[in-house]
Order: sequence, then structure tokens, then C-alpha cells
Amino acid sequence: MNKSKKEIIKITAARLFRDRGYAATSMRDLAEAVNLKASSLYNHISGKEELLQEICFETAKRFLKVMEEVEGMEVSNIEKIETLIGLHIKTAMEDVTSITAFNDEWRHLSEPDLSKFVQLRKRYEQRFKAVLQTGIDQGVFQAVDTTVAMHTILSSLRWVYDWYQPERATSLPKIGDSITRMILGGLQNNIQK
Amino acid sequence: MNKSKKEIIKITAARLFRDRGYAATSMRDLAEAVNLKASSLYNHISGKEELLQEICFETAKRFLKVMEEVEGMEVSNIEKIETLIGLHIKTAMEDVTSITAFNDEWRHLSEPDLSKFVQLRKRYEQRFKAVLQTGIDQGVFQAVDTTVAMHTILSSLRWVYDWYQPERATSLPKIGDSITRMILGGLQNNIQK
DNA sequence: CCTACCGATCGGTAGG
DNA sequence: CCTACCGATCGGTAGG
Repeated sequence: MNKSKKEIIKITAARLFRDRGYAATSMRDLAEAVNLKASSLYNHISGKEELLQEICFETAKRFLKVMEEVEGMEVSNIEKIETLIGLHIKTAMEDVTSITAFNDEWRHLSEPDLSKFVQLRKRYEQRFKAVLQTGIDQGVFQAVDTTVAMHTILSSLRWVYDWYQPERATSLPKIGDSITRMILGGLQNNIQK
Repeated sequence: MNKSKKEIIKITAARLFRDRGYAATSMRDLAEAVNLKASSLYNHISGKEELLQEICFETAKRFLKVMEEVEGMEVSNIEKIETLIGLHIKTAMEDVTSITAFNDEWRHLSEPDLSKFVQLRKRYEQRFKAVLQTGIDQGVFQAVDTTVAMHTILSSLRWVYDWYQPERATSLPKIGDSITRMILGGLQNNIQK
């Protein structure tokens, strides 16, 4: 019961952090959005940063879980990247307010959480690059710089989260396919002038 | 002379807005960074938001100028997109601190500047899409959704600004080429399973 | 879960 | 360009 109220507060916080940013969201704004006085929030949470911390790390964990799933698949590396992109979008969309807060607001974490978070993200990126590198070694991708390719791929997905609106939900898989096709086309082929 | 001091304040503000965000940057932080007391800032600027406003609109104008240049070029649409991407990166890098503030902090503008800025950006995107559409009509790009393609392309460039560090500057054109090749490859080719 | 309140800090002004 | 200061708002606590 306490837990449920905390969940409501956290989800509402994620939405406010996305819409106004962490620093520009006051505890009074948040309290009003969940029909409480500011002081009452502290019966459910220890402070403002706890909310950001949990939003960031829970989202990170969801992405790492997808990565683990895909790494364990017995398919070609083309399909791995394809699946990674598709599941990345799908996972992001399951909690689209958290993902935008997660992408931009983590820098407001204080130590030691800040370092821990940066570390988590770095590990995720390493594993993404490893999948790309294997694809290159197998000759299914052209020999791009994996750092450039990784950043370009992950970055190219980010607009979907900001652009997403529930009424567009039906066309989401189609959009995911379009993006995947553009990126994979670029990984597999050289430019033809 | 006054102008020059204002420029210094603005450039410093852009850096702080990028590093900490607009809302989390105080006028006292900014004053300290330019060796003034907070109150002295107001001899050069009218207020905090003026700084953000000028950073956002000046950056927008620089991008629109590039768009105009490219639109007037007498080359194929493949080259137009290629040039657009290359110049976009080049233009962004010429003032890399402003670009990140411009990308993420414009939402803190108040009306009527907020609407004006959103309008400017929308027009830029329309023109980008028009270049893509012409390419599709000419049969040089596959028939992707231009909205998806436009967002994916512009979004895929964004990591470079965050990731950029001066000591990496020499390899920037090479990175620009890599990104361009990935994206153009994706626009021109269908996935080959 | 609320009222009442804390010290700190915010953007900005007055006056010189 | 500074000292001195304003009212407003911040995150959070005490006490019930």
C-alpha cells in the first residue's frame, strides 16, 4: 500500500522530469500532481534525488536485460543487431516517460550514484560494440568504426521517445522497422554514387 | 567594449547551460565564472533568459543559413543530403557548447519566444524533408517515410556534439564521413538478409 | 497526511 | 562594477 503510493509518485516524477527537467521540477509541483502537500511526500520517499536515482537505475536494468537476452540468442549477428534495435525501441516505449528522464537527467545524480550510472552505461555500450565487431569479423557488416556506429545507432533511436504519442502507438512497430532498415542498410552497404 | 564583455558572458553561459542545464545554472555560478559579482551581470544583459534566447536563436539562424546554401546548390539530391549532413556537423562543431544548450534547453524559453523557436525548428525540418522527398521522387533514395528518415538522420548526429572533445578534432571530418556513409547507405539500399 | 516553519538560495534591483 | 538587500521559492524537518 505504501509501495503503491510510492510508485504513483515515481511515475508522476518521471513525467515531470521529462516535461520540465529535474532541476526545474519542484517538490511542490510533484506534490500537487499527486494531490498531496509537499511535506507528505517524505512519508513515501527519502528525497528528490531518490526518485531520479530509481528512475535511472531501473531503466538501465531494463536495457541490460534486453542486451543479455539478445547476446544469448543463436542467430546471425545481423539478426542480433536487428533484434537489439527492435527490443530497444519496444523496451523504451513500455515506459516512455522514464526513458527521456533517464537519457537526459542522470547528470543531476550526485556521487557515488553518478559514477555508478556512468559505469553501467559504459558497460552497455561496450557490449553493443562487441556485437557489431563480431558482425564485422564475420564479414556481414562493412568495417565501420564500432564506436561511431554504436553511437550513431543508439542516438538515431532517441527521437522516437520524444516524438512518441500514445495515439501513434499502432504505427510504432512499422517505425521501428523503418529505422532498422535504414541503419542496417547503412551497415551492410557502401555508398553508391 | 560592452559588447565584447557580453559575448564572454554568453559563451560562458552556453558552457554552463550545457554542463549543468539552464535551470541548474545560477546567475551567481555564471558571475563567478566570468569574475564578476552577480549584480554586475545586469550591466551587460537584461536577465538570465536573454542569454538562453540569444543562444537558441543565433544557433537556429546558423543552421537555417546552411539549409539555404544547400538548397541553392546545383547538384544531385544525394550530394545535397551528403552536404547537409557534413555542413550540419561542421556548423555544430564551430560552436559546440551552444549546440547542446540549443538542443536541450530551448524548452525553458517563455512565450512568445518559445512558440517562435518551435516554429523555426519546424520550418527547418520541413525543408529537410523536402530535400529527402525530391530524392525519393527522383528514385535515388528508397521510398522511406520522410518524417522517420529526417528524424533518424538529425537524431543520429546528436551524439557527436556531446561526445566531442577538442583533442578529437582532427578526426572529426572522418567521423562525419562515417556517419554520412552509414546513413546514405541506409537511404539507398534495402536490407539484404 | 497536515500546518507551520527552517536555513539556503534563487533572479534581480537600488543606489552609489 | 560593487555592497547591500528584496521577496519568492527551494528541499526538507518538527511535531502532531
